[in-house]
Amino acid sequence: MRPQEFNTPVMTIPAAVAAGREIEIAQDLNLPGFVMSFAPNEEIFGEEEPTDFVYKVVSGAVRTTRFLADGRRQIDGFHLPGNVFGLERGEAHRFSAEAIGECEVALVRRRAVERAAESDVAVARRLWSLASDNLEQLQDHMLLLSRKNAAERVGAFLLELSARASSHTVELPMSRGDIADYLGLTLETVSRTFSQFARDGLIELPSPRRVVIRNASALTVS
Amino acid sequence: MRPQEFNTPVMTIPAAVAAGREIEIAQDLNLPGFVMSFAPNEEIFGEEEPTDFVYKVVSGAVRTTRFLADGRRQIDGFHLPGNVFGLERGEAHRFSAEAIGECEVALVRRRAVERAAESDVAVARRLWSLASDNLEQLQDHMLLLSRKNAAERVGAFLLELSARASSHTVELPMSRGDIADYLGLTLETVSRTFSQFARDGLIELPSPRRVVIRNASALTVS
DNA sequence: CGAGCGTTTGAACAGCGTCAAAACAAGTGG
DNA sequence: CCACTTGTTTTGACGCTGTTCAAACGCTCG
Repeated sequence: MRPQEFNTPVMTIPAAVAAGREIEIAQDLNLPGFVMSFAPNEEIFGEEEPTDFVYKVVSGAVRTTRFLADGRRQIDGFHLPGNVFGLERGEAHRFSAEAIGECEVALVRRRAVERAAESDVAVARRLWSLASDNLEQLQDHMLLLSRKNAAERVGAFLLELSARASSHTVELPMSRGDIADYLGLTLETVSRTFSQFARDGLIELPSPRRVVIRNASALTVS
Repeated sequence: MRPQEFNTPVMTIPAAVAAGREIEIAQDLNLPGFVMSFAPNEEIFGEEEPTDFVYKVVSGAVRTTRFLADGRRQIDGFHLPGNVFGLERGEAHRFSAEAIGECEVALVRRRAVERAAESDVAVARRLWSLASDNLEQLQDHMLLLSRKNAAERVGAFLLELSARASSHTVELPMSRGDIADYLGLTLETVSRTFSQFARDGLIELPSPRRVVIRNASALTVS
């Protein structure tokens, strides 16, 4: 969705929500922004598009993805309410972002963020902090992708979501295919691993999109 | 190698080289530091050790690594002369660093870097820049690890080294095992892929540690 | 109740890993 | 200069994990 297209009919922006307001991009960094709604699988921004905005999930869930030329897909990360995404230093996005289900996203102009960082050292350090946190997450994920087997990957994924939700019961907003592209597997392998975990009593699957973790330590590696 | 152990006999610090001097950590950021030499496979810093220093390769090559509990290893990155490594925001290193061959590394106190960033916005933004560049590299590497096959991984690796050396002839400081742990493969698969590339005329292998790239486009994916 | 999508399950296959041995390179001492 | 040692690389044979292809199942929502 390009900024120029904000007023196309497909956009559903409740007037009260879309009105300009302060968005907390980082701790102690509130900047003026606005909120937009997206339908399931709608693109929030595309690869190669200019990095005019920084985004923050208000409700729902977002995935950021990259593709190889032949269509192989990788999901870079899942973004839940409160998470910031799309903050890059280059002029063009290196990945695309899509709404997973119905969701609301807050937008802040990147220029506003950059200006704040230029005048305020504390802000600049917070941005470094943000990038570093992101970096550490990616490092953990790289270890998963390079050296863990299917069961370890799915286990780590469930524990990650459980930690982010601070709950043993996890609601999965994303499909098996999304999970597969996040973990570097196929959707069949993800599904089989879920089933196996359930048979082994490590989890319960009241429904395909709801998981209850019964034995967290058995899902852990390193 | 802990700072406390600087003067142990295993250290070989030529006096002239070890003397305090200015180190360029980032563009427009020179800070006082010193240079140390390391023997092949010697540890420069270990996981969990305090992040007291920031490092920059002067000569030779360095690998940064992470391990799973059972010993599975991942190489996070290879660092060549001019590259900065070990700059983390946390109090403890999240990975270890080892000299690949005989090498020299410049050290700068992390506190000095942090102080510079506190007083100078331009420095703080450079550090963000450094973290962002690092981030983009990792994102590319993640796509490689999650969705590319063995030939594509080895091809990308050779092209990466070729680009960093700005030459079609690449000198490999690291072993097949190191390459494997960087690419998420086994050393046998890496070796087989090298051999296959040579049979197909994509590369020449004058010696195991020297590669001449003959057909770069055939090694590329995406 | 039926259509459509997402999920699960099965069977066959293939790519990469594992295990093992041979080839090779570099250094050491006789 | 050669025999010997040690570590790295290459190659081979085989097996397993995860993929591919296909079909059945089960939600969810008209």
